[in-house]
Amino acid sequence: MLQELTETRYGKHDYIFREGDPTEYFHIVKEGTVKCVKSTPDGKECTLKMLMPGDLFCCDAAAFDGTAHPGSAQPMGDVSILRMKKKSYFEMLRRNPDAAMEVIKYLGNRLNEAQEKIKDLALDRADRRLASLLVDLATRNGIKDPNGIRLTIRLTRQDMANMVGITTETAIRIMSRFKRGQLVSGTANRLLIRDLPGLRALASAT
Amino acid sequence: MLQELTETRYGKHDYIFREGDPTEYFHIVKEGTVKCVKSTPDGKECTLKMLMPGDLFCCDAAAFDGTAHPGSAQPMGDVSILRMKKKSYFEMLRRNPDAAMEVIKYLGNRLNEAQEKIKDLALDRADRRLASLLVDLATRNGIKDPNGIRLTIRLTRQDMANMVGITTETAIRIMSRFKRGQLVSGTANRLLIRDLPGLRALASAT
DNA sequence: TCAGAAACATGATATGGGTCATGTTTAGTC
DNA sequence: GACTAAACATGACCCATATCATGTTTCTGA
Repeated sequence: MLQELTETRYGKHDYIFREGDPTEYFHIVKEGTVKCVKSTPDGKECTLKMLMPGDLFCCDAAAFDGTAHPGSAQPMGDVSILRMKKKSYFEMLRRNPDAAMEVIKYLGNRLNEAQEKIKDLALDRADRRLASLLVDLATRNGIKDPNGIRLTIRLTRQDMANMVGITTETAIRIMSRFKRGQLVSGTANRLLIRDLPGLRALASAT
Repeated sequence: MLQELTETRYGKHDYIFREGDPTEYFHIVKEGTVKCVKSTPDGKECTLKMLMPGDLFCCDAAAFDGTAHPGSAQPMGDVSILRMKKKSYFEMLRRNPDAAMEVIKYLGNRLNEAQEKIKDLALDRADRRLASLLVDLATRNGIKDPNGIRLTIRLTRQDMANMVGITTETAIRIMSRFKRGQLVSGTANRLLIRDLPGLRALASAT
């Protein structure tokens, strides 16, 4: 079974697959960060999810009927991806109920996350959404640093904008505000969360 | 196995479960329409999904670890719901790989839908989102009528607003515009889609 | 290391949609 | 059939965010 997994490496400017491509493989992130992106014909993009090592992206159910990928997957830097032919994956799941249960749990969690995001987009203001993104990243991919928490992934204001459904300019403006308020500092390569509680408060203010 | 399914009926003003309730059961819609709702402390609501007969709402992965329901489920009218203790459901899936595969597919589709909605909320304008909601409902729950397509579920402007992430007033205004443009007519109890292609065009204009 | 490209920054202006207010119509219900 | 509440309607006003424009700083790669 395991020999049916092949490993592939991708660099920053590659696509792992593009929106519209046929779905032949089932994927797992082995190393690095991958973003799931959807875009409109006129070039606007929205980032659905950052996938970290261990994440599956059978992501899209598309993998399970004949349909095309509903979004594209691109590396945020150098990444290593494991993949398996859809068919083998199917068989593996059918033979292995525990694995199937794991996938069900995983998909359920992903669905939950997505629904939470829907709620935020529908009901929350931009600065709250951004604050809550930063809190999230800090707690999940942050490392302690003398002045706060350093984010381990490189994240430009544009990336943030795409993740919370605002324009790059707005993201920059809000980040400038956060910076003035001593909540954060630095830019993409060295983004520092200086006041996590402060951000958290902002994220969940009534 | 089937004897572990119990049927319950609910009326318009009941809750099947509320946000925060413990997740003891796995549910299926047998008859009627159920809406999945999330809300903010200050009373704003957003409708994640209309569940129709056959839909599962194990909806939330929550059902699978000990967590509480991340949203509430309320009937849109009289409904009949089948439910099963989580534990039995688990066992059933573990014993029945085909059922597990079905659930995986179902969850995958739900995730896809959710992600599509995220994209729309992030990148689309209110009138397009509303138009596309109407197209969707018309094609899925519409019946032919001399002057167009009649929607089978009762849907107020407020319901629509909650479904596409706008306020009731805005929904009313946009619907008035659609009405003036001969795209739709009628209100909640007798909502008529008069020009499906027109709406469709509006929904996917560049 | 130096040039070109990203990324960040900020102002001016426009606008979609929210908010509040008030009124009319429609639909349940006793 | 009348009464009450829900649903629909519309105006006035405001504000958050988009858009466009221009400039500076910081990377990055040949």
